[in-house]
Amino acid sequence: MKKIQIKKEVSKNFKKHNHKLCYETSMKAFHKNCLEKNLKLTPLRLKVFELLLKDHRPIGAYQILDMLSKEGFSSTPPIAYRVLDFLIEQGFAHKIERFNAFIACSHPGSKHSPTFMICRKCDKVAEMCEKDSRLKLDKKSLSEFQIEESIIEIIGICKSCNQLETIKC
Amino acid sequence: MKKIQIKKEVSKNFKKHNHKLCYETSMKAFHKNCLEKNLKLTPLRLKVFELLLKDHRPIGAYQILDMLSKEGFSSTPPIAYRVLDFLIEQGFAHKIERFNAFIACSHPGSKHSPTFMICRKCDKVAEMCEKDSRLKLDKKSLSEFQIEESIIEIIGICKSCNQLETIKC
DNA sequence: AAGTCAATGTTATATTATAACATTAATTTA
DNA sequence: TAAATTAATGTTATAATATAACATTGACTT
Ligand SMILES: [Zn+2]
Ligand SMILES: [Zn+2]
Ligand SMILES: [Zn+2]
Ligand SMILES: [Zn+2]
Repeated sequence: MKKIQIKKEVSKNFKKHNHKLCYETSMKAFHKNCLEKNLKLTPLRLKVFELLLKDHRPIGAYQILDMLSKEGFSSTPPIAYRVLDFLIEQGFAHKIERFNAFIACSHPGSKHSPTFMICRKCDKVAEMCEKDSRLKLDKKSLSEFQIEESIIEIIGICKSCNQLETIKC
Repeated sequence: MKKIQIKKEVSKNFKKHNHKLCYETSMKAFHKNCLEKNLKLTPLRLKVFELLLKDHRPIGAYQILDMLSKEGFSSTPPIAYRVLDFLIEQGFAHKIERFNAFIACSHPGSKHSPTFMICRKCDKVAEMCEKDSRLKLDKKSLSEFQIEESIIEIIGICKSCNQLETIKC
């Protein structure tokens, strides 16, 4: 089996890229992880994950419900929230608090607290791993607070949108 | 006029401290800033700020509405949200995205994006200034994304709650 | 085949937030 | 000062997000 090599650059999410490959890689990882952890990969779960993978933009629970309904799935709120809970719990998706919306994880397989870059022009989101984003607290704070989880969402403008703006002017 | 000296330690929010002084200092800063910036400090705005200052715990818009109603203010949702918008816009309050709740700012006077430590036991929140909390992004990311604002919320357990837990065991 | 449990389905309702327009109070201008 | 303007508050209605509680289904065990 040929090993697929993808460039692990976070900012690719904002640019034109081979999203089909991007999608397939994530989907494969999802299948693999479910298999390994003996998690049931039901049609509903698969469909929701598929929706989350569409285009690096977070989507709301009610958007998901709309799309589920169009595809013939049941679509009352708990349907979406339960699957989202499952995906988040298992490290396959994240909630973007800023937008009350959800996105597929870029490093699936275990619970973690990544940093998100959110472009306010194109609404795309990139997930950074620990290596690329570190929160440095002073010693005193560290000693006084036991960190369990962190929400880090950076809002700004991605390079693609920035360049478009520059060209326009 | 005697200058009041307060210890600028963020973690004080989690501990027993002279909250009366804490409260009065914030309230004074609020008055001073409104005066300087020529902002109208109306009874409603004052009351909401007062509520936000109560105990270092974020409160929801509908909690605020309840309290306003008890004090004889009008209390339909826009009343709360408008005042909160004003306070946030002017740098006197922040929204804690994790809880959809609001808290008085610890360094009032200008818009900023602080880091919050949120204790999941006692629900108290401490706001850290830039000096005590820095987000370090790698060069590549910095060059590809123009940061405008950040949401940083750390969830964990404060020292006070942690000690209580240890004693119990 | 009966029992168990996880997943999904369903109904109802809670919580958070905004849109749109009306009234009042403060400030500015004539 | 009276009229005009604007900022703040009041009001009604509704949108958007999320959960509680219970029913049904289907897979897996025993
Ligand atoms: Zn992609
Ligand atoms: Zn962009
Ligand atoms: Zn205090
Ligand atoms: Zn605590």
